[in-house]
Amino acid sequence: MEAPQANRPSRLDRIGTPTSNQGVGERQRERILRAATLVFSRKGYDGARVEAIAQKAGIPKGNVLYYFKSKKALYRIVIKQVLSLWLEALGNVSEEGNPEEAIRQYVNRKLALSRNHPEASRLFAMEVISGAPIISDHLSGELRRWVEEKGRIFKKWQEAGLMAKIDPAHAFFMIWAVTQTYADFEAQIQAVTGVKNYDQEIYSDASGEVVDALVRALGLKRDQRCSVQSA
Amino acid sequence: MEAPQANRPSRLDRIGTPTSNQGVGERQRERILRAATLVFSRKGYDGARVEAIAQKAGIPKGNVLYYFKSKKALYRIVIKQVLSLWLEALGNVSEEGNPEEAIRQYVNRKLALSRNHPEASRLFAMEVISGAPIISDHLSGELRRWVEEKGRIFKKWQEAGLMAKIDPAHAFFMIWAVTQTYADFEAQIQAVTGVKNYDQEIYSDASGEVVDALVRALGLKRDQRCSVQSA
DNA sequence: ATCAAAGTTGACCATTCGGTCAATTCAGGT
DNA sequence: ACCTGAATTGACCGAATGGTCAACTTTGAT
Repeated sequence: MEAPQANRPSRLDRIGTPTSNQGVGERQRERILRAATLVFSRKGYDGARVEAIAQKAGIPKGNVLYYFKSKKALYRIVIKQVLSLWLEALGNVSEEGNPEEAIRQYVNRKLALSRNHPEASRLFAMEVISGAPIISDHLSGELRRWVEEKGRIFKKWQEAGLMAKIDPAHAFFMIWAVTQTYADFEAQIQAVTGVKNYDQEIYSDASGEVVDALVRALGLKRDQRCSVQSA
Repeated sequence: MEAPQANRPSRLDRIGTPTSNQGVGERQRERILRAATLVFSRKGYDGARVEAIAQKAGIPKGNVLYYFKSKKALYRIVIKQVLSLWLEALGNVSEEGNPEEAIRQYVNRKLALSRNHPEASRLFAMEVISGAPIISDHLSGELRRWVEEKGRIFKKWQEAGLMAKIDPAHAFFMIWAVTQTYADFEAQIQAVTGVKNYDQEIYSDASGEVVDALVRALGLKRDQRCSVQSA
């Protein structure tokens, strides 16, 4: 609802102001946001303590509440930041050209997101599992439209016999599920595989075999070209 | 760790006791467990209020703490109950015979679990996302062994050319991810598809198209038989 | 040097929540 | 009728936590 940071002076507000303390606040604000994302993603909203966030940011609790007027406000900002990241990664699914390559790229982009921002992925997951109280509007708005739009591309591919006949929405659910699982269920995957350095080992496996598997799942075929690339 | 309900008199303890109030407690205990599963699955451990659980069970808060010595103890029991459900559903992946049919059955069983016990699925997911503090032993124990065992079956299928060459563990991660997504991310899927009666519409779609897609993903083939069954 | 606004900090307050407890009711056995 | 232990209930307590506040420091402009 409210603008991300409507209640605190931002650097822009301060331009031309007789005096100021520079952009110190901006850096602090970002420190706090990073810390908050981490804590929220592990403990959930209620489990996260402002004190814990402050500690992880290396500042006293009072200072956190100086930059964000309440825990709830902080949470809202964090979750919207995460949501943008998620929506951003939706990217293009390049309109035309090689369907297989397009999806391959898309899946790899989602995998990269899980790898580089696992906390964001987990926090997003928690929100949705809890019923998406904050972001449901975005899901039934932006995201829904995006899926409809890209769904039309899928339909075309399907009619051209380049893709298996799956409801496009479910195709996306499948892709999202698989790619996110490597971030969200890290604890499980770690426990089952017993790998030491999760980040490297798991994701290199995934971006190999799993991407191929998803391509098969969607029955994707190349359009004109024929270069052999996967085993 | 501790036995599920070691600290409260169970019906067994009371057998032969001079007096008793019958199995009233057992029913209450189950009411509470059901209510607790629901609340925990939506709010997480910290977000769940004992009061809320009590209310959903239709009894005063004090009574909940009479049956379970603490919120944490209640949570432990609930989560282990959920874990059994999850492990139970692992089932057999019928040792030999038709690989395709075996996986088809397995996937359908997992889908049914998501459909019939979405709260359980969500609670499990939350636990894992939080780092599986309580069930990690089971994951690296029972579950890991199960995956190793069933993985050997997959290897055989792969050597016989009946299954694509995917690390068996990742094959499972994929199946679990896809089947659980319909319970865990219900809010998202609901928002994107806009369906009214989620339960019926979504799962009938899923058990059709998505099962097929997973079969393709794993490159499963029938062994001897040849009956055409999927479009 | 002085000033003002921004930023920092720890003490403090009010509320909420898990958990305890004593009083009471309920049910079956004798 | 009486007794006994289980079950129920609401009042209550202490700890923890989100949030406020007033005192203090820092920083840049003049």
